[in-house]
Amino acid sequence: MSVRIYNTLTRSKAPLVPLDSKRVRMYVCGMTVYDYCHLGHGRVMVAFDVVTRYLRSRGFAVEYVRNITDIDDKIIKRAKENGEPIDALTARMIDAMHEDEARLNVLRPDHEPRATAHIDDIQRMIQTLIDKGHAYAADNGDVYYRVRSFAGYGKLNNRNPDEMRSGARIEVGEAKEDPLDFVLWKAAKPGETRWPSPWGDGRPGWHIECSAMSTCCLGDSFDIHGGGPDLTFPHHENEIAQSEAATGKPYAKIWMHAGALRVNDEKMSKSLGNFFTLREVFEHHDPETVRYLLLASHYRSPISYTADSLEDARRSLVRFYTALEGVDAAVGEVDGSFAERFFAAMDDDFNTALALAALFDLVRELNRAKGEAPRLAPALAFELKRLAAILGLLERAPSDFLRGEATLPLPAEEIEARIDARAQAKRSRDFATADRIRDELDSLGIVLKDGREGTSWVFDKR
RNA sequence: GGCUGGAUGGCAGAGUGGUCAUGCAGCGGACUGCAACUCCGUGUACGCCGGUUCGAUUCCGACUCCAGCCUCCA
Repeated sequence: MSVRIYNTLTRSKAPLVPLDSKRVRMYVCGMTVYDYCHLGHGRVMVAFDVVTRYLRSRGFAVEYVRNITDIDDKIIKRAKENGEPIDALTARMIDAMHEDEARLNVLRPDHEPRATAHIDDIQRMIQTLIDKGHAYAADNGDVYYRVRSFAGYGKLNNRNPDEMRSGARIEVGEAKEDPLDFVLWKAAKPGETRWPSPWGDGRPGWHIECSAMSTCCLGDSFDIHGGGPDLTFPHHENEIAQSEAATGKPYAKIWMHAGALRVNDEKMSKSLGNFFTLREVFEHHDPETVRYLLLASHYRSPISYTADSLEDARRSLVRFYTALEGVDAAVGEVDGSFAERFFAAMDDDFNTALALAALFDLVRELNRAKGEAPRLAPALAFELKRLAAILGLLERAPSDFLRGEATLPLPAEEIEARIDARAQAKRSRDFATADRIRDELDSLGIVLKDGREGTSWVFDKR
């Protein structure tokens, strides 16, 4: 069995065969750091986090690079609005991003190159493109990429430059030879952050930074290039044009794109203003619930974000953690069919939804064992945790998810005291009192569960 | 207009040419003092119309509707 991945470039799935034996080099377009990350960013972070974790679990040595765009028009604009230096704004947003991804249990990429730290590499690539006739410096100080000079332009999006002209929505820049050309180097306006260059003071265009940073971190050719759904055109198309024209070699072998996150059937995006930042969502929902929600659908299909979908996700995790509670996971003999199904699902283009279905069946088996064959339970719990960890799930103590984090309406000791009082009442067969206590706690969101070894509780807000 | 992709049971969401997705919710049963948790059982679901086939939700074609990209956006 091999890992099969859907490639946007070929519109089909193919087995992953790394260019360099078991080493997988992956580049993902990261954030432009002028604002907090929203759920859509979270989706991309989680999707490629799972790709990384899974491939590592399958024995690949993954080298994961995700860039940070720390200079661009929006950053300049926002910094000006805030009246703060660009460095301060980007530093703040990068810290926030790292905080957000940590809460989502996303592992940090191996490298996070920043555009401003790679100006030399960017300029070098631009110069190469000019030397090879793929780019030209215009009178206004901008440098443009000559789109028609690259025969393969449009191959990622199945588009042909001649038809794009009639598409009409292309911005015509005065200085461009052709409306399709895009900027590699932007001349600085008075007062703007600038770097000196052979073509005049300015800053890099957006597309060129990814070409330069991916190449310098991973080489001219590498295995996987990923990003959000809205980057296929023009960003990724332009990256291919730049890199392949500059190096003369094939750029990324596999292109992976996450699906859109929607709100009310519209894409969640900053330009539509309908986005939820991760930190806003975390105020009301456990981050693991958000991660679960993202993994409950296939990474390429659209997800509609609603309050109900998060509630669904939460309940699913309650089921998982409830099963794990009270069992000391330990290695042991287990029915291998669960892992088999899990890996088969993940091998098929990271089908996390199907993989989770196998885990739910494992949960049922575990719950059954807890009642009927307690000696089998620790191994089943271990297996569940082992597989879930590949998805970055169920890595906490069950009590932490079921009773922690959220602000409890009562101190835990008080809850325990009331449970004791109820036990007392039950022993004296005063069920009226016992039920009253239970109902009171229930109205506060504390749900009691009577088990063989006493009463436990779960905080179930709502 | 061009290019992608999608339409699955009450909701979410996988998948398959002919026995099961899975989760939540519902219903019946077991457990329980009653519940909750858990377990067992339970659903004539595959947009519409044709075609291929012994058989299609699954393959092919048309149609309708929806979304994404074509402009900064993950």
